[in-house]
Amino acid sequence: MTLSKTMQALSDPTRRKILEMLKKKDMAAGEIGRNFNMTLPSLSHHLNTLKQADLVISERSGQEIIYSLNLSVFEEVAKNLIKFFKK
Amino acid sequence: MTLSKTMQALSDPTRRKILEMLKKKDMAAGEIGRNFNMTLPSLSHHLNTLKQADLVISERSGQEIIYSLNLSVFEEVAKNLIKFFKK
DNA sequence: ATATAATTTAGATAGTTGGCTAAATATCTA
DNA sequence: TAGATATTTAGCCAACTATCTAAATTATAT
Repeated sequence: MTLSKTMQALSDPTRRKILEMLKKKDMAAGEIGRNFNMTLPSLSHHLNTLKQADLVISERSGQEIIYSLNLSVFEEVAKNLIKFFKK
Repeated sequence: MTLSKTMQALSDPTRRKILEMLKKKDMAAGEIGRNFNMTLPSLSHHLNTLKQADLVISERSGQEIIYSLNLSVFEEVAKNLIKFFKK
């Protein structure tokens, strides 16, 4: 987990919105996609970026692939950011 | 102040290092530049990005232009981030 | 085995970013 | 006013990003 990758991932509004959704509940890629005006391949690319940044994890369940927050990393990032912003 | 702009600004290691330096003390552009292996125009571009994101402010003092943290925004960003990361 | 559904991968393209050099601007000093 | 110093602006280029369409992959159902 590098802060650069995390920040880069967080710099896109679509990706932040995805994370906000996953805070509420785990979701399949298609279900996430329905909330955006964007093709599924584009959405999939964003999901991959979030995965590369370790912010989310994914698991296949039948035909679907369920995405969820990677809570431990999410918390670690929060701590780093708070430290960074502490004057 | 938009979170996107802020995150985007923070996604670059050079810019984060500049902010870390400015946490310690206000500095002129050239002085900041001496800490990086990069031309001054490139550095100036990063400073401008930070300024556009409202993370720093600049003020001329004679021949120099002194950069400093925009503390109020810095604090506001911290709050937003904490809120974002609160599950 | 075939068709359907969910998702990802591949390949193309337009736009953005981060670096450079050269030129311009602003200030100070002689 | 001329020269030196500090910084920014302009213009260029290579690398990266976000999007798309089309094709491939994986799993379920008939």
